[in-house]
Amino acid sequence: MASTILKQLREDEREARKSLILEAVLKLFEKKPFDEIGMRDIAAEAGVSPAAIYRYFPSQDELFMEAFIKDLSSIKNVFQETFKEASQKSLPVDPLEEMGKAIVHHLIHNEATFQMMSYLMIKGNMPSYLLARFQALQSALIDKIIEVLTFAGISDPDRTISHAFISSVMGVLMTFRNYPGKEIINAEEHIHLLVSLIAKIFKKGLQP
Amino acid sequence: MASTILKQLREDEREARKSLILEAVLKLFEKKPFDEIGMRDIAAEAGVSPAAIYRYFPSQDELFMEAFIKDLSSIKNVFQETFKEASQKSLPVDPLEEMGKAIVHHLIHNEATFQMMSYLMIKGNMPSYLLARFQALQSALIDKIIEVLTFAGISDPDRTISHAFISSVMGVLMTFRNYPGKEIINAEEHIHLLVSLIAKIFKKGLQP
DNA sequence: TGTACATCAGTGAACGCGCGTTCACTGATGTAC
DNA sequence: TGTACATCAGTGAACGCGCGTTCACTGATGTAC
Repeated sequence: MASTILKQLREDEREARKSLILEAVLKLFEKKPFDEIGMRDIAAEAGVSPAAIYRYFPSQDELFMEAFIKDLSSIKNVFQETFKEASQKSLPVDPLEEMGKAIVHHLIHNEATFQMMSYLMIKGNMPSYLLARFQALQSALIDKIIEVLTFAGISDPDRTISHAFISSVMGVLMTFRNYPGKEIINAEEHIHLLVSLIAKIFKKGLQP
Repeated sequence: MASTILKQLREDEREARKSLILEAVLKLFEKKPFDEIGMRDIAAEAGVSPAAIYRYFPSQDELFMEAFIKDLSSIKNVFQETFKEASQKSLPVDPLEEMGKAIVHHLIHNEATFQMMSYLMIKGNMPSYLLARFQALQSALIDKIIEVLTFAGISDPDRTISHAFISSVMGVLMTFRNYPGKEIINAEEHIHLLVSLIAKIFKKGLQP
């Protein structure tokens, strides 16, 4: 009996330490592209030695993937809120545009998450254990987006319109996030402008 | 007199050899992502030793950039043709959609060009000598696209609409080129479907 | 026309560096008797 | 309660590998006299 409790406690402790490392990674994710983050950086940020990390994660890839998933999952919550807010206030805002802006905002302010997302989308041959996890995440996101679209009055039985909208938003982000010669603040402004333009075009262009 | 001619000939020969290496890179670009192409691969493909490459290009980065520019410039010609064709046949095709499809087609069938384009767009801090060249290329492309848009009857004094359209197309490409679980042939079909949908939405959504 | 020297393309092997990962070890905490 | 042993977190240093790049050298072609 008592031993199981102790075991549980130790398990919790282990999870807590694991989180500590993940938090360190997420902190670095905010300011650096993921491919410039080394195990030594993470170790320093978390206050442990590089070797210690390997007690909790089998490889850098797995660690990054876990951090990425944790980070990106938080976007889903933002959707949820947007969705509920709009439904309660009986549409004072345009859910399509709000959703686009929510995605954009998050990915503009998290350097590595943005880069990793892009990287995973672009990269062809990926180890399948990573691919599977990314795919699951992507599907979940798309489902959420479809929810919002349906709610916004856009019926889309075969998901084509949803795909078009999502990828347009992603495209704006990827094309102009680091558009040369623009400061990041201007880029953000420009991107928001484009996203709301696209939202408007979609709304109008999809009317019967 | 004669010596200048000889000098010229030698210069030509040098250029020819340089092209040989560039061609080798482009050949590899078709089948592999650029970050999996090493100097040894290029050397093997071109039939020279790795060290020989450095007689013509100062670094791998410069070599890749030059190959990339050469490759991507060929898209511009496709635009030109699309543009002229449409103008001669007095609009049997939709130039907006055709242009989108031309971009998509080229980038689907050139693995490394696609990846490098995406990479350059996404990557933040890039050596400025590379950035400058990419920027020039990007501007030139955007100008061409604006030409087509203007021709298609979309007036766009501040380039916003052009930006929105281009990035939407790029977004579809980036999002679904390697969409997990889809074979590349299906992906291509799906992408073309999305691009023409977007072209339609834009056309309709932009009518006054 | 022949000889000595300069120039340049090209080579195979080696250098060097970054960086993920592993190794041998320490010290603390838990367990058995 | 004390002692011998097991377990596990954590460490600093070293390993090892890939890969861009450089080095010392060879052989061919051009130039001067």
